Amino acid sequence: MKEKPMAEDRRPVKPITIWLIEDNARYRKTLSGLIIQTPGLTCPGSFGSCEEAFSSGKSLPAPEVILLDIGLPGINGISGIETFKTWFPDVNILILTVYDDHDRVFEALCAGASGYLLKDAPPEKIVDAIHEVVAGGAPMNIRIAHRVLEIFARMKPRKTDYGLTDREKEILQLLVSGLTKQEIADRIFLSFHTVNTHIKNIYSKLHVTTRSGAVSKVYRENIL
Amino acid sequence: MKEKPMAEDRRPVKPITIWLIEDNARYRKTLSGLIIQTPGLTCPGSFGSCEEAFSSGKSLPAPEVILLDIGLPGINGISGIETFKTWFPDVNILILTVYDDHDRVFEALCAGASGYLLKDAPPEKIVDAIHEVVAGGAPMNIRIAHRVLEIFARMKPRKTDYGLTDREKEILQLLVSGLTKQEIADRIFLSFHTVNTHIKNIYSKLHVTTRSGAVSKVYRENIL
DNA sequence: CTTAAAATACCACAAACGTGCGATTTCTGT
DNA sequence: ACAGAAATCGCACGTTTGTGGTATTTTAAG
Repeated sequence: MKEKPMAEDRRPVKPITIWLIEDNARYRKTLSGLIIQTPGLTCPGSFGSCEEAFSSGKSLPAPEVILLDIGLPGINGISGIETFKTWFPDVNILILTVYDDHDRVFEALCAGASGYLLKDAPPEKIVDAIHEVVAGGAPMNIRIAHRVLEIFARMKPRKTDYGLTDREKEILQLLVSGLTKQEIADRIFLSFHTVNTHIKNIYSKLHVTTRSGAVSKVYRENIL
Repeated sequence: MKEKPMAEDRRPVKPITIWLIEDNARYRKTLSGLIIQTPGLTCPGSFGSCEEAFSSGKSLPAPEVILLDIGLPGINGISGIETFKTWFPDVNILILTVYDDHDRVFEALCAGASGYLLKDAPPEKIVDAIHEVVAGGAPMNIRIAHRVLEIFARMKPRKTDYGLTDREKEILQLLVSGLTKQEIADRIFLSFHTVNTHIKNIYSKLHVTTRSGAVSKVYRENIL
């Protein structure tokens, strides 16, 4: 990790390019005003919807940060994130939300948003969040963070040890990838019979009797 | 989500039970001193290692929060989390770390920790973090949060639509669970031949030629 | 009403699979 | 040096799979 200059260090380096997507024209004006008045931030793109951004944004330079409202639009908000991420893989998307819409924000984070901020946050908070996300951070509510972590931890299920040997793991790997016994044998230069034996042992260790059972177990229980 | 009383509301309700696991006796004393001096917090358990906690902790009441050092021990730190989580499924584990050990903290979070705090944090920060985690929060560094989010988002891969019909999805589901064609047929009251046909079509839509290939694709690409 | 898509069903056959049994040859640790 | 685990190879046999067909009935959409 590299040390970044402190926030107080506001030399005229190249400013952070920000796009703003917010359906409420009033609030959009307020925000863009805040951004362009802040040294080190520019806002070349200000749109009322994702579609607008998609069509008008083609000619604009790639943004580093997108402030995106997911309040009303429904389809536009969440799915817009994915589209933006496709266009600009490195863009940092900050979600704008009025209230503490846990579910929506959660979906947004899953879709690739880097963080979020409440619309009624004071100006300096907003500017801070922008700098934070550019610096690699993830501004978000602690409760949402907790929920993310929960699901995150749940996805690392108990790694039961079935006592598979290295060779068995290797062969199981190939099995999982869809190869036949013969193909596996050819791949690792073994006799068909040897592979057969190994798979036999794998099945008994995994307590399965079919390929599909084995493959399922591998994925479900994070074996290998 | 239930509303909790504000932090300012310090009535003599039942205090938060905290366990402390830290190999440095000096720092352990400091911390436990801080905790017992703080109204609303108690520290009935203070141990120098996870093993110690495992053996001595049996007779103690279940903790709500565990402050756990993952600095030196190696095996004890991370794997201890899982053990504690098994013992006390609802316990909140806060990681203690000296420096910004990203990788270790990250592992800890994966293992089920709820957050972490730096050892050199001021006392009020520590107390705050404890209250925060009990209230359902997840005190953690913004950069770690970001990393968690990244991996989190990566786990939701593009859901390609292979144009499977409902029936096909149903059968694929059973296929994935390890049933044979005949078993599937029996399960949903179809002829073996019909199931055969469906699977044939599934394979062609999924561009696979084996069960394992199909099952792998289902898990890898989040089909179904 | 007509047409296409989906679901149902059947057959045959080669290929692949699962499993019983036995066997020899490295490794690895005490 | 020796025991036990792991890895290697072999065979036989019944079961299941994958694939090439064909064909009827429902269902959904125009």
